[in-house]
Amino acid sequence: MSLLAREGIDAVRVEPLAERLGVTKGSFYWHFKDRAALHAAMLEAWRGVATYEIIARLEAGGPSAEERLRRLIEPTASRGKAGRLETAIRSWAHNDAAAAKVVAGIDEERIAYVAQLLREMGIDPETALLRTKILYLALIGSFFAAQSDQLQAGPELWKEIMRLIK
Amino acid sequence: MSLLAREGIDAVRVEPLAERLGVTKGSFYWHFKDRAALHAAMLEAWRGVATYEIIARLEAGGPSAEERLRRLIEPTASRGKAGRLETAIRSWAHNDAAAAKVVAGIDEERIAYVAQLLREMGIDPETALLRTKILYLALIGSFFAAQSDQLQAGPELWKEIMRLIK
DNA sequence: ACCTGAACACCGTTCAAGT
DNA sequence: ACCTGAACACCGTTCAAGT
Repeated sequence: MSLLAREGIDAVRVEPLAERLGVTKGSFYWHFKDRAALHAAMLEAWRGVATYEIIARLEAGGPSAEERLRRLIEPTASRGKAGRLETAIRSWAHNDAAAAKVVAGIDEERIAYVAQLLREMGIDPETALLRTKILYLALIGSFFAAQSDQLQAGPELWKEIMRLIK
Repeated sequence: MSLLAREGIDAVRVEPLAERLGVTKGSFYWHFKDRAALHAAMLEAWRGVATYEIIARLEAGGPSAEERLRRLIEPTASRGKAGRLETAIRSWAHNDAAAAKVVAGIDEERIAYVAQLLREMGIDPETALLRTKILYLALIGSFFAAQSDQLQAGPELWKEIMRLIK
């Protein structure tokens, strides 16, 4: 998984992996049918933690809906270990239907959760869903936008989003 | 370039390319130093059209700033040929510093252009820049978000963004 | 100026054989 | 139950040789 996060799915190869573990590459095929099967297993592993992880981060923000929201958009989101992994998987999803499906599931769960927060803040359901999508799209965008000074998604940016949304 | 758009940079390989062109793979090395040099040339080709292309699309929207803005966020943006190519390059940029640099340059030019549109709409410069970034991040996000019904960035979504921004 | 053909290295995959 | 070793295919790269 750390290899995926650092260098993308195409770097997750059988021979380098085997070498790193001090075994021959032949032994890999005892554990997995082939390289694709390893990739599929990694996808499942990520599915298992991705939703849980982001919701846990929000709930650590305390009981108020607004405070939780602020956690979602902490600018560390795209930089940390989890952020690197998530962008790697989204890049992967762009060329792989199985990965795309898992990402779609995660997106739906997260959006449902965040939309509920907005409803708790007194926004009507329809607008809450639209604004959740805006927020979420900007968040994903910040994962993929250039890490330049120009587009740096700094605190003022997220403050402005919050101001517009609530 | 169409191979890059359809299957990502890792599918842009010497041997399949040579076969497709009906020559031996050895001849490739007359035209390019190596595979990396081909990739670099592709990046330059994209740099040459990316800004021009998006600004041309906007200007086709007529003289009013607001009407131009609407063009930017036409939902076809992420689906068309250019959209596929752009997402492929952003995925690539995630694992490649050279690609990341070109993407950063493109982002800066586009943001400067769109921020100017917002200023023309009477928004003060600082807020215009912030809101341009929000709009732009959401746009990039829509390129990478799951193509599920749930997160479909439909017309109402962009209408809501316009409502919030102007 | 451009291409071929052969060689070598790297890695995915298979499989018979080992412990 | 897990691993090795050898074999083969695919592709990147080099280079001497051809036209």
